[in-house]
Amino acid sequence: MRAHGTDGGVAQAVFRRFNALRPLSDEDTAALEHAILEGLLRAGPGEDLITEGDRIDSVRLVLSGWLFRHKTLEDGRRQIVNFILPGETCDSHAYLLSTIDHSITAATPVAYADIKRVRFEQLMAANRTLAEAFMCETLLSSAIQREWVINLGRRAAFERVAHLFCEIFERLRPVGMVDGNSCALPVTQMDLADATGLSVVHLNRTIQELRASGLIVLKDRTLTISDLEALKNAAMYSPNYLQLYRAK
Amino acid sequence: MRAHGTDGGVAQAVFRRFNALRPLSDEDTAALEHAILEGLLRAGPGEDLITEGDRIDSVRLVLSGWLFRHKTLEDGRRQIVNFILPGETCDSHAYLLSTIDHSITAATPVAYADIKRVRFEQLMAANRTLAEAFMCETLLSSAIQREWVINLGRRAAFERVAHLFCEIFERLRPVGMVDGNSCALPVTQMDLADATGLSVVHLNRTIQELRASGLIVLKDRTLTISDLEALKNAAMYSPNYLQLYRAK
DNA sequence: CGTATCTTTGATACGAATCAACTATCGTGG
DNA sequence: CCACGATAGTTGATTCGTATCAAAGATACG
Repeated sequence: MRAHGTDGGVAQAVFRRFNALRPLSDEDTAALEHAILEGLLRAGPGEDLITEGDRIDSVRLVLSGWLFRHKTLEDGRRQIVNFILPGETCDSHAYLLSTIDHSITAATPVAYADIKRVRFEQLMAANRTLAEAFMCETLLSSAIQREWVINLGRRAAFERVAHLFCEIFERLRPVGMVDGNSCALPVTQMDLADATGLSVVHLNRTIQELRASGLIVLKDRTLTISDLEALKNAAMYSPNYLQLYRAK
Repeated sequence: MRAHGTDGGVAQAVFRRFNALRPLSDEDTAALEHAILEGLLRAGPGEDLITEGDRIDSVRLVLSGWLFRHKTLEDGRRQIVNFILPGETCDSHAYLLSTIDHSITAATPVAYADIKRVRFEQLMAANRTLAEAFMCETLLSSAIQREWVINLGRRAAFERVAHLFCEIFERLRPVGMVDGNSCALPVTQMDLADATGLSVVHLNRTIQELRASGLIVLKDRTLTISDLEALKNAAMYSPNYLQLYRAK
C-alpha cells in the first residue's frame, strides 16, 4: 500500500525530516512507510495524546498539525516545555520508562501514526539507519530542551520570543512547512506565554514590540519574518543546536 | 581485573545507578566494569570534557566528582543547563550527532571512564540490558531537562532554588552520596545562580531566606536539608520525573 | 601574609506580573 | 442571518520581584 506518488503522501513531513537526520534508502523508506500506514490516527485540538503519569507502549510520528508538551504545577501554573511539529516524533524509546512526566496535547487537528512498541523494536532491529534516525530524534529533542533552558534562564522577554520564533521557523523549514518568509503559528498568545515563561499580558506587549521593530508580522495565525537575520541577531540565535546530524 | 570486593570499586556509583535503571546480572556488571576499567581518566576543576562545537566519539561515565553542562550567549551570559553527578553518563549515543551544542566542565576533581564509540556499540549490541539502561540514562536526562524548563519558566526564586536542592539530593541518594540528611554541594553560588537563572546577589539572598525558614543549612559546601518534605512542599517538587525506570 | 575568589550587605532601577477593563474575533444556535 | 456567549487579543495603572551597581567581609590559596 504505497502512498500517492513521489510526494511521500500523508507522511511527507516525516520522510523529509528523517532524510535530514539520516539519508534513507528506498528500503528504509518503504519499511517506515509500512509501519506508519498501519497505525494512522487523528486527534482534535485540546485532546491529550499522553497524560502525565501514563505508561506508554508506542511511539508516535506526527504527520500533520502541532502539539505541545507541557507540565503543570499543583497551583495551575503551566509551562509548555516544547512544541512538536509535523514530521517530529513523540517520545521514541520512552516506553522504556515507567511513567511519563509530562502531557502531550494537540494544539490543532493532528494526524499521526501510532507504532506499537513491539513493531517499533522490530523496525529498529531490522533497520540500522532507521534506528539511528530515531535515536537522533531523541537527541535532537534534548538539544532543543537545553536551548529552552538558556532561553528561559538568560534571555530577556524580547530576545526570548524572538528566539522562539526563529526556532519554530527553522524547525518548520526542513519539513516544507514554510512559505517564503512566512509560516503558520497556530497557537494562542496564551500558549506562547506558557512556552516563554511570560504572562499573557507581557507576551502580548513583547509581540507588539517585535512588530514595532519591523522584525515580524503576526496576523491570522501566520508568522512572517521580515528579516530573519535581524531577528536572529536580536535573539542571539545560533542554529547549531538544530543541525546536529552527522554527515556520513 | 576485578575491582575490590563487593563494593563495586571505583565504579560503585555507576553500578548503583545502573541497577536503579535496570537490574544488572553478574554478566552485565562484568561487561560494564571491563569497559570502564579500560578507559579510566581524570579531570581537574574548570577543565572542559567537551566544548561546544566539538565532535565526540566516546561515551563517558562519571565515577566521582561533579560536572556541569552549560551554554553561553555571545555577550557572556551563562546558563548551566544541568549538573552531571557521580554515576551518571555524559551523552551516551551523542556521537551520532555532528557537533555538540553545549560544553561540559568539571566543577570538582573528576574521575571518569571514557568508552570509545566502537567499544560502546559492541557493548550495546552484545548486552541488551545495558543497552536499555544507557537508553534510560538518555531519557532521564531529558526528563530532568524538561523539569528545569518549568523550574526556570514558572517557579519563583525561592521555589526554584528549593527545587534544585531537592533534585540534587534525590539524584545523589541512589548512588550513595548522601549522609543522613546531608550531601556535598561542591559548587559556588555563582554556579547555582547560573543554574537557576538568577543573579548571584539574588541567589545569595534566596539561600538566606531558605536558611531563615529553617529548611536548609548550607555551610562549607555541605547542604543539610532539615526537613525534606517541607522543602519539597515549598518547591512544589514532585519526584516522578526522576523515578522513571519500569519495574520488570 | 597578601591576593584572588567567594559571600554578604545596602541602595536603587527596571522588567515583568498582576489587576481590571475593554475590544475584537469566532463559533453556535435560535 | 443575526444575537449571543465564549475565547482571544489589547490597553492602562500599579505592584513586586529580581537585576544592577557598589562595596565590605570572609575564606581559600600560594
